[in-house]
Amino acid sequence: MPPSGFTKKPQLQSPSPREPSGSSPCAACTVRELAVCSVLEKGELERLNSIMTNFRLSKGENLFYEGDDPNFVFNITGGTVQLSKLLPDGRRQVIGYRDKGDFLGLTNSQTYNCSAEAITDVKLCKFRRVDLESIFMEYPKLESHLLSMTRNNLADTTEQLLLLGRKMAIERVASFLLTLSDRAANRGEPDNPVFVAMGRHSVGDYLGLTTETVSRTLTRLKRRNVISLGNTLQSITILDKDQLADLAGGY
Amino acid sequence: MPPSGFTKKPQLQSPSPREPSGSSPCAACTVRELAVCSVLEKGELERLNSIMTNFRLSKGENLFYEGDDPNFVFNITGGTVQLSKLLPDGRRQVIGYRDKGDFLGLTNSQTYNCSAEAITDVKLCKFRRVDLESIFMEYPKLESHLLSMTRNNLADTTEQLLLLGRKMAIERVASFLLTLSDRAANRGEPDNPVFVAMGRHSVGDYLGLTTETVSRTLTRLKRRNVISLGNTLQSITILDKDQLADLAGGY
DNA sequence: CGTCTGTTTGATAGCGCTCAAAGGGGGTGG
DNA sequence: CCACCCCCTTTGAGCGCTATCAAACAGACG
Repeated sequence: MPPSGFTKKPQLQSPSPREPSGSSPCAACTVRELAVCSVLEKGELERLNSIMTNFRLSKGENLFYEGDDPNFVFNITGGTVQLSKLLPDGRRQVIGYRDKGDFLGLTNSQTYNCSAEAITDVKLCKFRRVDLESIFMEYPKLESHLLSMTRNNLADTTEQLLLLGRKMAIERVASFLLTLSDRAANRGEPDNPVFVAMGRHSVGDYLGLTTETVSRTLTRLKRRNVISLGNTLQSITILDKDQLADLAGGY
Repeated sequence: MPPSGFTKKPQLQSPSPREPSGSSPCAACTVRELAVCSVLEKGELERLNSIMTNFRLSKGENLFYEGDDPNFVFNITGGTVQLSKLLPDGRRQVIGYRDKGDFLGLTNSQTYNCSAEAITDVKLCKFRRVDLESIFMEYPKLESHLLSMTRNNLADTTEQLLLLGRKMAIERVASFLLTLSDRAANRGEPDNPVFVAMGRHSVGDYLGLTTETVSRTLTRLKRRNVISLGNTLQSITILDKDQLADLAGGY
């Protein structure tokens, strides 16, 4: 059963309310199983901890912009970050979304190749890029795990190419809803109703559509009784998952 | 100067006609500087050599199909491979192209997530996946370099998202020609006229367009004197690179 | 020289965009 | 607590870009 256009990550086995045993943030981390640091052991975490700082971002704030010097890299410990690119005339393409456990900001080029914006309140670990790279030298298994995560990102992005290049509007929206639902389940959150953190405009920029087309398409799905729209606009209930999957393109 | 939608790889410094000094294929390899094995030293190459086999593919043959068991991974030493995905009804999206020096076939999932077809005659090194993974354990720098290459692939794919999601047909074709040109230069081959190995249909499936639209768009570019079409159909001369770059989206 | 395949050109239609306006929800100030 | 405002979303009308359908054209090969 191929999932709906996103690659499963290691799943949170339980709510796992890890007690803050030590004073170090890492010791109290609740998302480590999801993150790149899952491969490190106690002492090694201390080392990681020593080069890390924690901070928060409010909904709507930007973490970095396309073109900035890529001096810092990040680990999300809570919330959702939206990555996007711009054309000179302002047309925007949303590249993807990153959730807790995801890693962010490492690039081969001289600048970040996309912008990152918090679409919910977000909690992050922050590293100087050079510091993290030296840690990589010490613990190759970190880089090995990061490679695995990057391959997942690539697989997801590749699936999005198929969506943008070849799917109709209704197929795009159907795929999107299924992906959101699966991602929530993977984080151990309810997968139905689907929580749509981003606005219609962002959804459009993610799916290569306009706000209006997204809205119209959701209405069409509602009239077909495939979904129902909650009263918050951020809540969409999947009524007929099979039909939604058919529409999404055969999965 | 941001390149036209593809990430530069380490460049071939010279034609580098490496003499076949030993009997091992790796010792005679002419593309090692481009490839993941560039980080290995002499003795280590022997180790790599011991788990590798060389073979060739003719133009049009498939290396593997989406859904196959991903038991083998590959290194391209010559020619070009096209990666693509299919929807159940046959709509196709070309994911990208891989050239000599590129690495191919490693995935986290239980199957290859795209199909790979030789669009020229292709020379390859082939590894059993499990063998290569054990080599990775021995030489972490291999995995480190592979991560870097994967990040480049991700950056390129991300750029393609912008193209498919937000660019007009003429912008897509312009971007495509510039990318092809840059890629050829990177391989140490002539960048103008551009050699278009793939047919119009494949170009369409790469750019999210139909064959007809690709053809019409090339004609429009020709009438604007931005390009001229050679007599082989595979040869396109860039007459006005600046205008082409403008059309490609502001670069 | 004929056939086959891939490309170009042409005519038409449709999906999604653009422009425009109405609707709705949340926050703020009275 | 209500009224107003602002922003986001939804709905509507019309158009344009690209797809579709169809035919002419061209190059490769026998």
